Amino acid sequence: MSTNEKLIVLIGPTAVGKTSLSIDIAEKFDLDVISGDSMQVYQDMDILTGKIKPEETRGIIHHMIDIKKTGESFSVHDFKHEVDNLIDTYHEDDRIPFIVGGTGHYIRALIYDYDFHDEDDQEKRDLMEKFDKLSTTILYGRLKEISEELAADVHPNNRQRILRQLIKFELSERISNRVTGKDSNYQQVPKYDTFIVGLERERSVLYDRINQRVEEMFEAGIEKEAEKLYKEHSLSTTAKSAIGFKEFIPYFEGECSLNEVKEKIQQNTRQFAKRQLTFFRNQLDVEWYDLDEEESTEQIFKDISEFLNK
RNA sequence: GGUCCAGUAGCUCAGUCGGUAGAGCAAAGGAUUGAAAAUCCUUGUGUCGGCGGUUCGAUUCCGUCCUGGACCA
Repeated sequence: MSTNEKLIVLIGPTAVGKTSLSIDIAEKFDLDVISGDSMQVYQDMDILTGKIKPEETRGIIHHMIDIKKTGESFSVHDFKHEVDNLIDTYHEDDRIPFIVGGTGHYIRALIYDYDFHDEDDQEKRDLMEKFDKLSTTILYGRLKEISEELAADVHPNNRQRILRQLIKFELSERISNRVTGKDSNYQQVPKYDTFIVGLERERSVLYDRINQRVEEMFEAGIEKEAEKLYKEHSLSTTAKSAIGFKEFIPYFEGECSLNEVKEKIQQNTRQFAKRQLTFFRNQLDVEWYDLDEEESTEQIFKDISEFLNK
C-alpha cells in the first residue's frame, strides 16, 4: 500500500453544486464516481436525497448509490469496507479513484484509515436493549469506571456516544484486548496521496439554493416518495433519519400542514449544511474553491491536472 | 362608541409584590472513529409599544395615545 497512490475527493455542503461539477471532472479526467454519501446508498429515496438522475450521469459510472434497501442499516464501517476494496481495485488498474460526497465522517474514515473490527449485530442489539433502560447519567458513570480517559472524550449528555463506547468495550472482550484507552493506531497521516477539492459559496447564496432546491423537491413529488416509505413502516434507524423524510411524519399523522413540513425541511437542511462545513473545515485538509466566482471551475480543473501529473 | 385582554431577544412566551430581565425555538461558532442527513457542547443588552406623571429610582404603579384581539352596543 504505497502512499503514492492517489485519491481525488470532491466535497461540499448539500446544494452547493457538487453533482454537476463531479460529472464535468469525471468526463475531463476519465474518472468514475464513488459516492461518499450516507443516504444516497438507499433505494427508493431518490428525490429526497437529491440523487443524480440516470440521464444526468452522462454515462459516468457511479458506485455506492442504491446499494441498500431502506429497511437495512448502514454505517461508516460498511462504507469503508466497501470503498476500501473499490479503491484498491482502481489502483490495481492504475486508475485514480474519485470520491464525491457530503458525508465527511465517511470520507475521513477512508483517508485516515479508521481501524474497525468485525462486530456481531445480534450481540450489539442485545447490549443496546440492555442499556436502553438505563439513564444517561448511569451509563456515563459506567464508562468512567471502565476508563477515565475514554469518558473524558465524551460529553456526559451525549448518550449516543456513551452507548457506542460501552458497546465497543463489551464487544472488544471477544475480539482482542479490551480497549480502555484511545485506539493506539489512531491515524494522523493520510493513507493515500489525497487531493480534496472543497466547494463553498457565500452563506446566504447557499441558503437560497437550499430553499430553492427543497421547493423543487416538492414539485418533483417528494411527498409521494415519503408517503410510500412511511406506509412501509420498516425503515432502518439510519434510513428514517433522512432529512426530507422524517419531517413528513407529523404531517402524515395529521399534526401539521404541508407548508410547515417544507419549512422544516429547509431549516434542517440549512443546519445540516452548516454542520457539514464545520466538519470539512476542521477535520479534513481541504483545498477550498468558491463556486460563486466564475473562474473557480477552471482553477479546479487546473489544480487537479497538476495533482495528477506531479 | 363602550368594556376587557394583550403588546418584553428574529419567533413563541415567562418574569420583575418598583432597584433596567430569562426560557424554548431560530441564528452563529464548535466537537465528531461502527445511527454522522445522527448525536452533543458553547454563545442571550433587548429604547420590556410611544409620550407624560408619581418616585431617589418605573419595564413593573397611574394617566394618555398607538397597535392587535375578544366581548357589548
